[in-house]
Amino acid sequence: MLTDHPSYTSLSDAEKAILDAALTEFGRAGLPGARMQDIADRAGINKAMLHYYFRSKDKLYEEVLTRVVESFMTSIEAALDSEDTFSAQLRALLDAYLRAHMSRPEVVGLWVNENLNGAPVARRLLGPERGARGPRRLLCWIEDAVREGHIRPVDPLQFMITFLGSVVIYMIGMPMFSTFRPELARGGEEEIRARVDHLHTLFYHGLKP
Amino acid sequence: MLTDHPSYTSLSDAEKAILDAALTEFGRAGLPGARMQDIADRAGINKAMLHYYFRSKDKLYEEVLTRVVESFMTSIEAALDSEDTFSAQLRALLDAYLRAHMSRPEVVGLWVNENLNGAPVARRLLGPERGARGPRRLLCWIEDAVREGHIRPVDPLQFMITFLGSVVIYMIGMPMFSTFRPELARGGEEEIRARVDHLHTLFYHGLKP
DNA sequence: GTCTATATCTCGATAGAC
DNA sequence: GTCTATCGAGATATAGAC
Repeated sequence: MLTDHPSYTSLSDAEKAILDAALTEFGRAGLPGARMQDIADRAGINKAMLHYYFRSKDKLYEEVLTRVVESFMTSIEAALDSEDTFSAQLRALLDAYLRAHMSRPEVVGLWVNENLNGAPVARRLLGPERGARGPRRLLCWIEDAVREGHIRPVDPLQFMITFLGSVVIYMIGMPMFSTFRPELARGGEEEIRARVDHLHTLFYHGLKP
Repeated sequence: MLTDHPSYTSLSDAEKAILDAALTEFGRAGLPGARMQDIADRAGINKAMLHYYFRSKDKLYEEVLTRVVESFMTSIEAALDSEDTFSAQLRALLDAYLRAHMSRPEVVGLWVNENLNGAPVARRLLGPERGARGPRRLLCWIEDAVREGHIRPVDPLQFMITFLGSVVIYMIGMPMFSTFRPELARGGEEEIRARVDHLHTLFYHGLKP
């Protein structure tokens, strides 16, 4: 997740540990709720070192978010490039996206909290200036599929929103969904496959020409 | 939203104003991020009055959440009871659910933040003891539609999750989605209808027998 | 680079006058 | 019921020794 960033290997061990711990804590509690002491404890270092390496809480937050956004965009591109039919690409996207989130549920929390605050940082990172690589790539993918007749005419943005929501909700709402079926929270191979299959079938038939 | 609760009319004006302001602030920032001072300012009363009426921040939070959960369950039942074909009920649910959230986006924030913290309060409110009226009613509705052959065999819980996510994401991600199409954030009649139509068509074809 | 000690600030909560 | 003033906990951030 964080390791995807180009500069990751050039970081010191302390910096890596801090970024990792910060992702966990910011994802859990958001920017205001997270505590520097908790991040330091989780990273196994002294609280003062956080400020030594990353000046302030805000700077640290921005650094974490930047890397997560970068990773998100890379994984979308990888999934799309790995297959060549619409159906297979759809499955690859669902699978990659869901697995990434299951292995690091805090990423969803980070994204959600950022949006609830109006997404000031994410908007800057994904803004038109920077091209919004990942999302735009998704939109083009849907547009192309419509143009080439692989799926029925559909508003690409509407479907992209639905697609993202159907995966993201699985992580967000888990504490409540698992009251209906506790196995879901395990997040094992069986559960992931069931979720991917369900979404793939639903969307595939829902988009058929 | 808050007015649905049976006891609402028996509250004083101050209490109503506090609950309303608290919903906004808790939805924006979550339980830890919200500030009692901000809630007081928004309600137009003194900070000390918050504690006079609702003892503590936690108590106030629980009171707000209780009312929102209650309202959610009532609106689901109303939508299902208002129509009698699966297709019409699906549309009524999408419409009611989306409109409720558009008029009060903070409700989504409240629910999301609660879940990111493991949903301790919501789990108690929706737990098996209390019957989880709303969600269970949704699950039964899908089960029945399968049994009666109106839709293909589908895991009711999986579809319920997808359904909720496809609506909720629209509010959560709006700060980012509106960078691609600013009109979306207006939330006018046109945008709501477009979203409902998109989801209705997608799910209707995705679930056809 | 690392850690202790501490300054500074903000927030939830309460006391007590009216 | 309402408001001012304030306490005390806990947070970010920094100073300064090593």
